[in-house]
Amino acid sequence: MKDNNDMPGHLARRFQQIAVAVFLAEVADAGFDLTPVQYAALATIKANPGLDQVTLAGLIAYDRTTITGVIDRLVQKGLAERRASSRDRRARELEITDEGRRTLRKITPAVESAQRILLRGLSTREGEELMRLLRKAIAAGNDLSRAPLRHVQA
Amino acid sequence: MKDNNDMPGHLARRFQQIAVAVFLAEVADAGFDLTPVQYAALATIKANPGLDQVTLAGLIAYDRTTITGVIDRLVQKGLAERRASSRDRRARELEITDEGRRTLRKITPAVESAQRILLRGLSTREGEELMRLLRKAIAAGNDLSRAPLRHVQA
DNA sequence: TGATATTGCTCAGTATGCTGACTATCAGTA
DNA sequence: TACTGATAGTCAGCATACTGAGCAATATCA
Repeated sequence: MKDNNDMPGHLARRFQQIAVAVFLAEVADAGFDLTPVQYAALATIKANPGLDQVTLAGLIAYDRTTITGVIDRLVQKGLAERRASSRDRRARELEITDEGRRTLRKITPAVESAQRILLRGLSTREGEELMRLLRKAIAAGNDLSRAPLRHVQA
Repeated sequence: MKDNNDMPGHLARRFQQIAVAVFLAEVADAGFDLTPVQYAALATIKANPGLDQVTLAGLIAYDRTTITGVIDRLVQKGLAERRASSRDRRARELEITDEGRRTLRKITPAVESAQRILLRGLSTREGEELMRLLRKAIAAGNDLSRAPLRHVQA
């Protein structure tokens, strides 16, 4: 019987569990109420104004059925807007609001702090090596999940 | 603006996302319907017969409020039993059933296969290094989540 | 012993994340 | 143009995870 600590799947779950807890704690300390998922979506909308939901999902590897609820909550908090697209009536164009921009700017230190805390047990070199190995393993397994990362082409 | 790929938190989320997808696919291929969480709980019950829910939660770092539902489903599938403890009437003693033992035995190859697939982009040495770094980062952050890992003392 | 604190478990509520199904729309082609 | 297939988004349903509250039972200590 293998120990849990020898199972990469178990380690993945634990690491992610701690990452979310650290993120929420740091952001709450800064006086905000935003989840890691909401943050990533908002930051990606800011960097790609007017993008549609499927493109957003591809950029951050979310399932398209999950995005719906995430955007709902960003809109409800007044951080983003969802508009019907003029070119494609199926699609919704997403925009960040001024309030969303302000929020992003203000919580950036907390987000960066969370990333540091997550790696606090490792040296700088080890932290970089961990990220390199994670990126490599993720790239090899990208297509194994229903929500793979998709780059925008052209 | 940092790229997502430079954020350990994002990498943690992606890695876990792929880990769950691979696990479910391998187990389904083997003809079973068991989640990673249910598997870990069942294996831990088998290794520690008669343990209570809080102890189980501590051994696999689940939140105690999450365990309730997980055990519900294991019991409903006939893989585990929940009995009132005689020593402490608040506690429930957990036992694996024969059916649970059979299931565990039969899906072990699928579970091991899933772990290999998860690391298939890495060399053996890299896979071991990734697990070492994850264990180290997790150990340093263990107490930052509501559901830390707890070892049984004595 | 009696008051207090702690512990084991459950529940309601919220937020991911997925499967599968469905509608509306668009694109390509016969 | 009519048909076919693909695409964007939503929804219902299920399974983690968590917060916070509450109940029952146990432990502790004045």
